Amino acid sequence: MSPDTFNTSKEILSYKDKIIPMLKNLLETEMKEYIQLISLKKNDFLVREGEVCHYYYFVLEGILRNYYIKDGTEITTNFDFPNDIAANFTSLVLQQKSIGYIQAMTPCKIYRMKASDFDEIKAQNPLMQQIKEILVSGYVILLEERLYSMQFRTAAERYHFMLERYPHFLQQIPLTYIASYLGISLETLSRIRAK
Amino acid sequence: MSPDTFNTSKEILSYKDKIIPMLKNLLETEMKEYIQLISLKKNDFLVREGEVCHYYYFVLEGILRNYYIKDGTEITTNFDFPNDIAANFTSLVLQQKSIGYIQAMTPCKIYRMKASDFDEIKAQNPLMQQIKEILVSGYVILLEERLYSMQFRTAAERYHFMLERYPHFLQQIPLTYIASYLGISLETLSRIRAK
DNA sequence: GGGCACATTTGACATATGTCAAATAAAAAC
DNA sequence: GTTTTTATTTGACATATGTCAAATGTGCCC
Repeated sequence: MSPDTFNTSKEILSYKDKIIPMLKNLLETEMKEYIQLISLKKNDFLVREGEVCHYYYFVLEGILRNYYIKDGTEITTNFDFPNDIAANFTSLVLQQKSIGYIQAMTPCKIYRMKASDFDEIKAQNPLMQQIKEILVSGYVILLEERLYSMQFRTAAERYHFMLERYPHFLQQIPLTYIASYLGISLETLSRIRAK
Repeated sequence: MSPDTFNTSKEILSYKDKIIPMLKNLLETEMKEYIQLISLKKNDFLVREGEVCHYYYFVLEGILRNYYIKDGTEITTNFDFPNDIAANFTSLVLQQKSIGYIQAMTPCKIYRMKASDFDEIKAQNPLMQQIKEILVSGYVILLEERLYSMQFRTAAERYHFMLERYPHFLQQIPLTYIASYLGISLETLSRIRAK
C-alpha cells in the first residue's frame, strides 16, 4: 500500500474504527516476529515509576490505569481500554525514567513491541509511518481537548463531558479514579452525581 | 542526510537549539520556493474562528496569542514567540473549521508554508519527516505536562512553574492573558504575585 | 448468610478562587 | 506635560471545591 493511501484528516476522525484494526492485523501478520503477547493479573504493573519505558503496548483485553504519585497521593492521568495504545509517551520518547505507573485494573492481554524495533520498521515502511502519525495526531487533539477542558470548565461540566464522550468509563472504573482523572475530589464527584 | 542521523530522544530535549535552526535554514534554502514571508501589524489575525487552517507558520519576529471565545469570554490557550511553530493543530490536521483565533500581540514577521506542500515534501524527504516527528513529540510532552499541571496544581503552583519555565512570558505578556492561560482570574493572579 | 473489605454518599466546616466594584498605577495619545 | 486609556491592585463578599469524619451501601470470602 502506498503512503498516499490515506487522507490523514479523514482517518484521524475514525481511527478507532479503521486504523486500529489495520494495525492489529499488521501486528498479527507481517510484524508477528516483533511482538510478544503478555498477560497481566489484576494489579500487575506494565510500567513502574523510575523505569524507562522501552515498549509500545497494544491492549487486547482488560483495563489499565495510568497514574503517578504526588505528595503521597495517586493522580490518575489516563485509562487504557482494549484497542488503545498504552505507553508512557514522555519516558518512551525521551528515554527518561518514567514518573508514573501503568497498572492493570483487571486481568489484561497485551501485545508489546520494542520501541527500537518499531522505529526500524517505521523507517522501512511508509504505511507504519503513517499509522504512527495518525495515532500521534489523534493523541495531540485529545490532549488539547482535555487541557482546555481543565482550563475553563467547572467540575460538573467536565464530568458531563466525560460521560458523553466516554460513557464506558463510568461502568468500569471506580469513582475514586474518575474523580482523580477529572482533577476533583471523590466527594465533589459524588455530589455532582447526586443531582 | 540520512534518516538515521538523529537520535530522537536526545534531539527533543534540545530541539529549540538544534532542530529549529536547522528547519529555519532548510526553509530559507531548499524549501525557499514553498514559503512566503508575511508581516502582521499588532492585532492582525493569523487564523480566525470558522476558518480552516491551511498553513504551518514559523515565527521570525513578534509574539502571537492563541485564544478562543467561550460564553463571550476570551480563553487564552497559547503564546507563540520567535522560533515557535504556530498553527491550529486540530484545524490543520482534521481540516475542520478552527474554533479559535491566532492574533498578533506585536508586529510580526512569519514564514508560512501550505500544509499540503509540507506533506508532499515530507513524503520525499526523510529529514523533514524526522523534524516533524521531533516537533510533534515535543508538543505532546508539553501538552501532557500542562494538562497534569492543571489537574493537580494550585493556581500559585502553576504560576510559579510558568515563571520558572517561561520567564519571558511575564516580561512580554499582559497579566490578563497570563491569568487566562493559567486558568485563573486576573485578580487571583494579582494576589498570588503580591506575595 | 454473616462478617469483612471496599466503594460511595452525606454532613459540617475550611479554604481557594471567582466576581464585582473601586482605587491606583502605568502606558499611550495628544 | 497633561489627559485619556489601559493594566494592575485591592477590598468585600459569593461560590465552588476540598477536607475530615461518619454513615450507608455493595460485593466478596469463608
